[in-house]
Amino acid sequence: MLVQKSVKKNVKGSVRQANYGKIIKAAVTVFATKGYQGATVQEVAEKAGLPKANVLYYFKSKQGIYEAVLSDILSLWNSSFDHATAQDDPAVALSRYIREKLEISRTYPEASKIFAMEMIKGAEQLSDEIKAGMVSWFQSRIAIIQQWIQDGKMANVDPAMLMFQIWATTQHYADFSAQISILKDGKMLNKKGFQDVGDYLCRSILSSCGLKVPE
Amino acid sequence: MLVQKSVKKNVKGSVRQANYGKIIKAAVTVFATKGYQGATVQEVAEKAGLPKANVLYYFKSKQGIYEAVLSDILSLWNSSFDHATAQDDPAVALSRYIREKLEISRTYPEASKIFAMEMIKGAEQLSDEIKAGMVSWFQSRIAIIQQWIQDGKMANVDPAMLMFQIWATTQHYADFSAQISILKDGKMLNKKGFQDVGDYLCRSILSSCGLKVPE
DNA sequence: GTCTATATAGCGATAGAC
DNA sequence: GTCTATCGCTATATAGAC
Repeated sequence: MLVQKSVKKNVKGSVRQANYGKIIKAAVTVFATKGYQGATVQEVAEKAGLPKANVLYYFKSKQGIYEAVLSDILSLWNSSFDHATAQDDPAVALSRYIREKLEISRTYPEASKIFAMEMIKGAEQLSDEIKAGMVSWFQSRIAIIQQWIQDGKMANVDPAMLMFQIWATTQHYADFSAQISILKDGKMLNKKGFQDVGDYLCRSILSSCGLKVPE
Repeated sequence: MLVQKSVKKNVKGSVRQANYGKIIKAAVTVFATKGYQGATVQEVAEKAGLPKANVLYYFKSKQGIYEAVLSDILSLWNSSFDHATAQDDPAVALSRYIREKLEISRTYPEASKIFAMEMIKGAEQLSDEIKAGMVSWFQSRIAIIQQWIQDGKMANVDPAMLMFQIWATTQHYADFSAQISILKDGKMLNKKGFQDVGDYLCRSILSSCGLKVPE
């Protein structure tokens, strides 16, 4: 969990840090289950164990809390695929990425949900800085996949469609967990269930790239 | 667009029907872009071209409008897969279903978004009746896929994972259109773009089922 | 059936005592 | 730095004139 640094170097610095953390953690849960408009500062405060006014003392507005939550989430989403290169084996790099994305869906489903809702509503509260970061990351990953294709390491698939396919299928297990639970008679997917999904998705996605799942 | 029947058989029935339709249509747009809590009856009324009080005269509460929108959406989501049987060719049935789901994402992205948000937030506003309908539909489709597998018509893949994969990948193009637009430099996917996605997804999903895309 | 005017409640945000 | 009390606003919902 990313915790913003205190500007003042007083003895209460640790209190500030702890409160920041508590507020962010509470806010993630509330925003994920209620959405931005449905969330209330009061509920965040209760979950964090602080009076509402204190929450608005640390973050001066509800919008401020939300923005802090969004950047906190981003810090969780680093993956091995960030450092993939054209020299890597696409089968290894892609299957690792699929499994990592799925693991994030399992361990931080709320983060995935908040981002999903932000996108669904049109990403209007997403800062230009974050958007620019997404674009440059995406373009560099696309370039690597294109190089793999040129080098004959994998089949000629549209790299953007491949990325969207990976995101859609892995995030689905976080975002639509309620639907999965309904359809599976209330049973949530456990760790073993996610392992099976990972095996399935790797086989499926890699096979359409003309690749075999490593080992 | 499903339009609820007037209970009274008066001469104004057509006015009532027209207003119902206008309100639902407006509400779909507002709920999709703002979420349930973010939507206001005022905005729905403005989009529908009616005074706010009239909207609350037809539907007695905001919740009532929302429920009407949800059931209206469901009526849009009938597909050829509803009537697929164990006698059908899985390659034909699945590829048709994928293309239909994708076409719905293209033509009714707002409906997909409203449902996605409802699921993300935990489906707490979804009626038990709707949930039960989803479960029975799902189980019957799973049974058909299992029969196809038993009959050796397709590879042994988990039918539930296959369904989730189809939903995730097709709905992604509606729900995450803002993200796609950001990453593709503001360019929205046109009809041709969706055609390409359909080709890609059919190839990919069918190949992991050991099937070939028909003709 | 339709619309204006309003009751009521809950929100984000702040002022000011401690 | 912390908390109580409250302001000002906006939302849903309704009462009642037409």
